[in-house]
Amino acid sequence: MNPRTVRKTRELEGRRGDILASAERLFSKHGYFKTSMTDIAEAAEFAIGTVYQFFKSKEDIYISLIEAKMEEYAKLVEARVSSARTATAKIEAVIRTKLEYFERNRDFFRIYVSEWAGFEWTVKSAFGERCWKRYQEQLDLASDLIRAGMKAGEFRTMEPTEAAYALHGMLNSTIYLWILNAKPTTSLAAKSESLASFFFHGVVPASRRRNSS
Amino acid sequence: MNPRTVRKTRELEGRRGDILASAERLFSKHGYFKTSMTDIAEAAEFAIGTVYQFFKSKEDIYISLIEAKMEEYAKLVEARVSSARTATAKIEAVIRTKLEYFERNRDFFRIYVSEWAGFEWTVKSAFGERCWKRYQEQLDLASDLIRAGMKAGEFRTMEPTEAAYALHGMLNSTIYLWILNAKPTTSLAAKSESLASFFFHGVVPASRRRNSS
DNA sequence: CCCGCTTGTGAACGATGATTCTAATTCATG
DNA sequence: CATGAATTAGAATCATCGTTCACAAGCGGG
Repeated sequence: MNPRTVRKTRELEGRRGDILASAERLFSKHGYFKTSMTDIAEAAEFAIGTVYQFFKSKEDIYISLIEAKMEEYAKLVEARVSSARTATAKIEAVIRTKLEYFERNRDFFRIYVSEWAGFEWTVKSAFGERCWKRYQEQLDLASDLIRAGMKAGEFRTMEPTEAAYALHGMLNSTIYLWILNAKPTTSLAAKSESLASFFFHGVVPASRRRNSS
Repeated sequence: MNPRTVRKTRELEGRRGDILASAERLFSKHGYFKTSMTDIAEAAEFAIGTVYQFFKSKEDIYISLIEAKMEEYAKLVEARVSSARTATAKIEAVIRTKLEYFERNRDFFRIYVSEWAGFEWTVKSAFGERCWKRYQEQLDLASDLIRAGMKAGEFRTMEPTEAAYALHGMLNSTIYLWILNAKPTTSLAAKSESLASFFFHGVVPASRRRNSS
């Protein structure tokens, strides 16, 4: 009876995962409000009632989805960052990891970024509490790294929070551009170096450095 | 009769403007889908029917709103940019203008950025055609400036499109941060110089420049 | 003071879509 | 097989909201 139960559980988890996967695709394509429970149920090849067996509401699906992905992403970043030594290397790890992760999770990026922009409906309701915090953690991580880099003399003096926002904004835009153009030929992660170099040195060539404000 | 008609027309324009203003506030606070026509009508102190006298649909309000603001913004940027000489100065103008404009139009920023994030949904349909184009124009303007700067030797060689996206992403993030923190004490436009300098020179101090990739 | 035209009103309509509920089905167990 | 518990199904429910429409009020000219 125990092994049976185990298999049952695994199957249920699987169904739950299927629903989440379908929802991810749909939310990504049409957005939260234009995706109906019927759509999700159909995509997952279940009846509506069944979907409600696994999630108590549409919002619950949405939140579970983001929660899971954010968790996964945060874990990944943390691992990569902690295995780098200098502040510079850690920032490079943040950049590379973000690009790699969203290269593999385009659908999620659309949800992620529209959540970011989504003052929309987000920052309120149960969602904001946990998930907004998680997003904030990413920003804080970057701020801390930049602050550390400043202390170590690797970076010049500046407002770490602002630099962190600028960094993530820049990455988001780049990912966005890449997804829009949707050329499967070029890899997104391949842009890591050029972005890191932009973040570290800007657009002005070294030879000109003294001339500008 | 003519002066009468004129006054009448002005009054109508005024009412139209009132509705747009109310809608802007509401869309900004709750998002497109969570704002109902009833809400808009109430906020503007009209009956629903009256609102439909001025706009043929909810979407029409939304589009008119964005269209008008984008137009205004584009005009402003164009004027400022064309009165600057060097590529560097033109980019500085883009930065300063964007910060100033959104400092004065916070509500619109929320709509603007959630439109940006809404890849194709939010409202889609007629919107995309005109307004997405307008957004794209801003990106193209920046790309062109960067390309010109490269040719003039002011900037180092890089992909202009990517740099343009990075620039705007960085600005969006910064504006976002400023709006969130909502401290009316500090001016957003005041960050222009520091952002420009970040865009031009990055975070690494000049003395260290040779050490990094 | 009245007629007719423009503008304002909000109840009523119709569509959509989240959620619920009960009947059908599956499936382990005796 | 028979039984009953667990699971699936999808029609029915209920609420919301965009839009329309028949009517009322305001107003200018006769």
